[in-house]
Order: sequence, then structure tokens, then C-alpha cells
Amino acid sequence: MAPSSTTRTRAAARDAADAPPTRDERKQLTRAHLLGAALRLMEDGRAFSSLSLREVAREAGVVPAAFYRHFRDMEDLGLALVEQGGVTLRRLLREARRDGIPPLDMLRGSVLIYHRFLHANRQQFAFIAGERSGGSRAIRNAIRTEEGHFANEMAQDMRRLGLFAHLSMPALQMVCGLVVTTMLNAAIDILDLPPGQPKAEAELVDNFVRQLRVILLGARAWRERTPV
Amino acid sequence: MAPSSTTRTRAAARDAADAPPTRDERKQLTRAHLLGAALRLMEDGRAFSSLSLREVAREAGVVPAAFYRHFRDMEDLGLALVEQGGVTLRRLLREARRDGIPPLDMLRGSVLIYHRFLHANRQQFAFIAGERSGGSRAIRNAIRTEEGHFANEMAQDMRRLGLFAHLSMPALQMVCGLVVTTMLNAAIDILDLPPGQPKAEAELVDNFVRQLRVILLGARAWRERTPV
DNA sequence: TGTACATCAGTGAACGCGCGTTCACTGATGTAC
DNA sequence: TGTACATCAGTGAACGCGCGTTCACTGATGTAC
Repeated sequence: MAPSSTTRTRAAARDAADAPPTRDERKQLTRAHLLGAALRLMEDGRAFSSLSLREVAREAGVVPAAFYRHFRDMEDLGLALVEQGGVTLRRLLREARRDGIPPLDMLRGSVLIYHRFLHANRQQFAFIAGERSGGSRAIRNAIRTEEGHFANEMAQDMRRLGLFAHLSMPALQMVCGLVVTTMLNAAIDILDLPPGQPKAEAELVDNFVRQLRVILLGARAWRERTPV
Repeated sequence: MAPSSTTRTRAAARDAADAPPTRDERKQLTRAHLLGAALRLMEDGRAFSSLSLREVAREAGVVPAAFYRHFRDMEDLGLALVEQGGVTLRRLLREARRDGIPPLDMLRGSVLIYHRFLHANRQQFAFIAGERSGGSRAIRNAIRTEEGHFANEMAQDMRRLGLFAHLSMPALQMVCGLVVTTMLNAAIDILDLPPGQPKAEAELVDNFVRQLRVILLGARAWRERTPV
């Protein structure tokens, strides 16, 4: 399927920065506007299920009927947001891997990476953390799936680093699951804070670090058949 | 302020089971119907913020305008639900205290008590666990407050039982906070399960037990200035 | 106890509004030759 | 390259509907005497 001469010209032109966008590029842009509009509308704590289709279209600067060129209904858009959120989560792991483990205080270092990332992706985290328990069943399940993938990847990373080598893989996954839910709970608390309260925020982050410390201490002490 | 003779007669009559309800009793009953209607409508996973006032009134068997005799608006009703949920949480602790600690496996025993209670109060837990992250800011904050009270009471109970005596009170509260969020996360997962899947449910409960075990092992290993 | 009056929970109708969805359309982009 | 036609993202108008809120009301319950 060789592109037609016109297409080839267009494709070549694509390389120039000021080339006119193709129809498909425009469409993807509008789609992104719709997704962004939904995230923006939830910024001050509103639930996804309280957004209306018209509202999202309005915020995206598009007529309501245009919405249907991109999504079947609002739930469809919600699922797209979950997918986008999953990508963001994976990016977090990638960045953490790239930055490497700080030599001195591994835990606090990781939390700082997370904290920075959280603020750089507030909207995404507010959506994921907020809808994981409050959304429609379909959306909740989709988020649970993404969460599971994230926890599994984290477990594999730890394995690779030789951390908690005494744990079986299922046990390590269980621990990572606990870490992930604790991360998302902390995200809600931190993002809910009115801005300009560095003291309160530092306290929340500190509590988060302590909680993770408890979990990691517990993981270290874990034996496969431990009675308590 | 002595009650009038009529009132006294009514009050006396109140003791008889078949006495006609007073106007105030009727009112409280309708109020309860409204609260119950809202919980029922959320039973299959809908978010509180997606309920309409008319819908709740309809479900409660009352005309929309009657709603205003009981609540200023839907958010007001939501806050009442949170308060009701807080009462339920406190009842859980009371029951756990009454039942005492099972001698052999304290943790698993406590989880069984919780599990039974969870199913006996499905609607309340679905609301509390679901809206704690997804609701309006006011409702979220109210739930956070109830959660905090619950965690503190739990910490005091543990202190009283001489558990984790080596932890400072703030450290114990931090641990209990982690336990509570883990409880509520487990609640969402368990209540989301389609009914009639005892295998899957047992697995979730098992995972929940393991996660708590990790936390308690971590609490046991905790030292006030622990580097990891 | 009986009567006359006050209270107020719940009614039913009405309002204006934003909603989701449909439709035929327009006009720029893309394709075939 | 130029032309004729097809595609389709976004438009604008229209629809019927359920919404939140208001209002004057009714009639049972409660109170004063």
C-alpha cells in the first residue's frame, strides 16, 4: 500500500514544523482537547460521573454533537482517561528506574520522586485516585487492572534489584499491591490540600513515608507461614 | 418545661407497641426513608454525586418538595449519610471489643468479625469507601474526619490491650491509619465482587489478611528512628 | 374532657433550564485518475 | 500537475425529558385553655 503522490508530498511536508496539520492530526487534537477538558473540570474535586457531555464539549471548545466523533458516550471517554492514566503510571516507574535509587535513604528518595511526579501530573492522579473507588463499575474495574499492572511491574523491578529476595513472587506482589493503594490514598490526601500550605503537606508526606516504612519493615520480617 | 397533659398521655401511650406514631416520629421515619433510598440507589455502584434529588425522593415514596423538610440539598443529605456511617464504624469497634480477641489467630479472627460486619452493612460501607475519594470536597473531608476518629479509637483499644506497647501514641495512630485505609480498600474490592463467587471472595479476604499481617509485622519491628 | 386555634410534614402544580441524542448540513482535507 | 469526486470532523438547530426549586395548599397532629 504505497501512499499516493499527494500523500507522499504531505508526509514529506510533515517534517517541516509549520506544515498544515493533516485531518487525522486535527482529529487527534480535538480528542485530546476533550480528554483534557474532562480532567480540567474535575480539577477542583468534582466526580467524573457528575460531568455532563455538553459541559465537556463546551470546555473543549466544540459543539456537543462533535463529541460523538470521538467517544460513544461519557463512560467511553472515562475509559480512555483510565488508559491515559495507566500510561502516566508506567512513566512514573520508568522515571524512577532512570533516576536510580538514591544511595542513602532509598525510601525517602523514592517518595520524593513520587511527590514531584504527583504534582507534575495532578489531574491524572486526581482522576485515577478519585475514581478508583467512586466511579462506575466499568471504570473502577479498568483502574483496578491498571493498578495491578503497576504493582506487578514494581514487583519485577524490586526482584531485579535483589530487594526482598526472601519473598516468593506472589508475596512480593501482595506487598506491592499494598504499597500502590497506600500511594494512591496519599495522593488523594496530598492533592486535596488547599495550595500554599507547605507545612501541612510536609506532614502528609512524612506520614506517607512512615506508613511505607512500616510496610517495608513488615515485608522484611515476612516469612511464608507467619503467625502473628 | 413540664409536658402538657396531652403530651404526657401521648408519651405514656408511646410505650404500647401499637400506639400511633407522633408527628415527630413520622418525620424521623421519612428522614430515614430518604437516607435509605439514597443508599439503596448507590447499591449497584453508582456514585452519590450522580443521584438526583427527585430520584431519591421518588425512591423514598415522597414528593420532591418534601425533601426540603429534611435536608437543605443533596450535599446536606450526603453529610448525614457520612455521620450515619461513622456511627456504623463505631458499632464495629464495639462489637469487636464485645466479642473479645480470639485466642489463637487474633488477626484472622478480627478480619472475620470485620467481614461479617461488612456484609451486614454493605450499603453503608459501599458509601463510605466509595465517597472517601470520589465525593465532593465537603463529603470527602467529613469522611476523613470519621476515619480519623475510628483510627484513634482503634489505637486506644490496642493500647488498652497492651499491644505494640513499644510504639509511641503517634506511631500507633499512624499504623492504625494505615490499617483503616487498608480495611476500606478491601471493602471496595469485596463489595464489588459479583455475588455467588465464594472462591474469589475468599481469595480477596486472604489477600487482605496477608496485607494486614505485613503491616502488623512492620509495626512490631518499628523503632522510633528506623532507617530502612 | 372538649373546643378552638396553631403548627408543619407532605402535596401537586408550575417554572425555566441544561441535558443527551438526532439530523441534515458544510466545507476543508484526502483520493483516484 | 489538475480535475472531479469522496470522505468525514465539526456545525447548528431541534426534540423531548428529568432536573432543582418555588408556591399556595391540605389536613392530621399538637397546644392552650
